[in-house]
Amino acid sequence: MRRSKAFIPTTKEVPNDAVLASHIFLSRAGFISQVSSGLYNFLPLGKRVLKKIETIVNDEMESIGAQEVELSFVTPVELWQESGRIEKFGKELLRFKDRKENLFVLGPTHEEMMVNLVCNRVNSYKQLPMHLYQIKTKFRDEARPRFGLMRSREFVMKDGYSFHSSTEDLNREFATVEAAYQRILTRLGLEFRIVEADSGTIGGSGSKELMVIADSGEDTIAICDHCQYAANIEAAVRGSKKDIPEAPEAEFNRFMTPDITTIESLAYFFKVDPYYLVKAVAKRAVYDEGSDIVLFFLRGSDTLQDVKAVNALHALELVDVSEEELQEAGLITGFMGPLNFNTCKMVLDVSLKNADAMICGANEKDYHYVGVNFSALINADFADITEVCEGDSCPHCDEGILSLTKGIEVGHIFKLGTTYSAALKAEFLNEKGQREPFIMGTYGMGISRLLAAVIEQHHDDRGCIWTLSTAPYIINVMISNIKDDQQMSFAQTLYEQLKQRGVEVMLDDRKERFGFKMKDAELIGFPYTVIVGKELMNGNIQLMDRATLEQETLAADTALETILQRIST
RNA sequence: CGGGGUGUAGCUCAGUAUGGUUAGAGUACCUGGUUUGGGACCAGGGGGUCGAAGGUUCGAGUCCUUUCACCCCGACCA
Repeated sequence: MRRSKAFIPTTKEVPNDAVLASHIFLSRAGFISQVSSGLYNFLPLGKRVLKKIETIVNDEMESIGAQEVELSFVTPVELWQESGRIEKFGKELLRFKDRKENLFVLGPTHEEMMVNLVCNRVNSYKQLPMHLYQIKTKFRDEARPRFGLMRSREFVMKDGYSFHSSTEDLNREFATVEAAYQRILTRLGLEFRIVEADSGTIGGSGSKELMVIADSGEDTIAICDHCQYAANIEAAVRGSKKDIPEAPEAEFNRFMTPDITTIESLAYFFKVDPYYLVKAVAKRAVYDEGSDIVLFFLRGSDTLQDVKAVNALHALELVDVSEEELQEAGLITGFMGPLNFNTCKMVLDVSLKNADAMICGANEKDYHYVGVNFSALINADFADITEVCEGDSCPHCDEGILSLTKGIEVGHIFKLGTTYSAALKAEFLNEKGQREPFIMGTYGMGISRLLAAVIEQHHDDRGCIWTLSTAPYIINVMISNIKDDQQMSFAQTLYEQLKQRGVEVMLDDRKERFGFKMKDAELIGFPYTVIVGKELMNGNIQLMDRATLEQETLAADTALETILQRIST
């Protein structure tokens, strides 16, 4: 491509609403442009990178025997009613009517559509397993789109669905897909971790997320420094606690604690470690029908993990409760405790099971109990509801220490089981001739988000740094001065030769000055820029490596071979 | 959905407290010239319903009302 003819509107100005490096540079370098909140155009460069990523994904999917399909973007609302997800997705589903007043939904993911496609077309266990996938635009009317391509409303996703006759076979496929996903991210040149994830209310026996490590990531993940354990903070658990602080000694007693309502002041008052205090967190749990105030009790040294808490209750969500609501419910804020408590539902963290020497609220203003032993509460609801912290021990090896880091969720794979096949009555005949719902897996990967993730990991203050596998063009041949006939003809020849060898090459033949074109090349981030300039008089050209910004002098007459060799490694 | 902010040239923004020539700058774009190894310079030029609607006024980018869009924090996010 000749740069003088290319539609690559680069700009020196930062778009006023861009925060993330990927958003800033992809906009400035002319890869994408924003249309509306969460809606983006892909310009020629952006489209080329998308295709590169898609090609790698297709390649790896084919290698594991998955078959590509393309399902309709517009989906009938009935399917969503049948699966029950019309309520679950709520306003995220963009609905509209056609001229006949029929309701449709823009597909946010395609479980229902895929099950519907396979249902009654795959009838026998002999046809299983089957794995179908597509790479397709999705639409979710996000409450708050942000960060450019990271969280947009319209986005490109690869979504795959596998159908099995046994759980063992699902497990096998799940592991196969996990390995393929690892190869994809490795080929894209990304540093990532596979983490255990919250399966959420979608159910299923397990799910894993693929996290690209980046400070700008929206997810927090816990990583063991000793073994392979890694988990989303929403699902992370911790091993046995080391260095337990010394327990305070006290007989069971009711103790006056005037106006002492916070963990800090209580710890100071009693001179005990917060580990031996009981913290109460009140939330309103929202269910399909109605909602309840629920009290969560945990150690004063811990914090409540919302997602774990939701799962413990099988609730839809938790919302904050105001001080007034608590008082109306008869709760004595600042002095709530699990002993002799039946004002509302309560859940205790597992670390409180049989805990001894504890201090907790007495459910009476200005009083706490000290020296409490929780063995009497053995029949209460216990669940793991605490959030792991930096420094907690690893639940797997119990030797390593967990550290927290940020990640970008670029993939999520699920063992779905029969959730959707049962709801949509998608069944096959097993070996005994009996009807059974398909056992399913579902595997998502955010293609447009990956594009942004590559830049989050590969950029500097000058712009993008594309890897060879993702670059829109590998080589940029820059002519320093187009009025110099020698430079012009040499560069054009080199450009044609590279093209003939199948190299994706850009020829910067614009009537601009040296500095302007260099800055532009650095912003776009071609892996290599060939500088055809002054040095040509001495029979030399230069090759700039975008990653290191180092310029290497090459002999002009052997430059073609040197360059070809350089990009083949 | 709750809280906050911003809408003026393709882009980045002045101008709005206190209403008053023909609404500005930089950048980008077009023409001509100079320049050609790190976003150059000179001269000329095109480009605007000041987000939209209504109102106050002799007069509104500026004041009032309504509304829309976008951004940020939070809630939410298979």
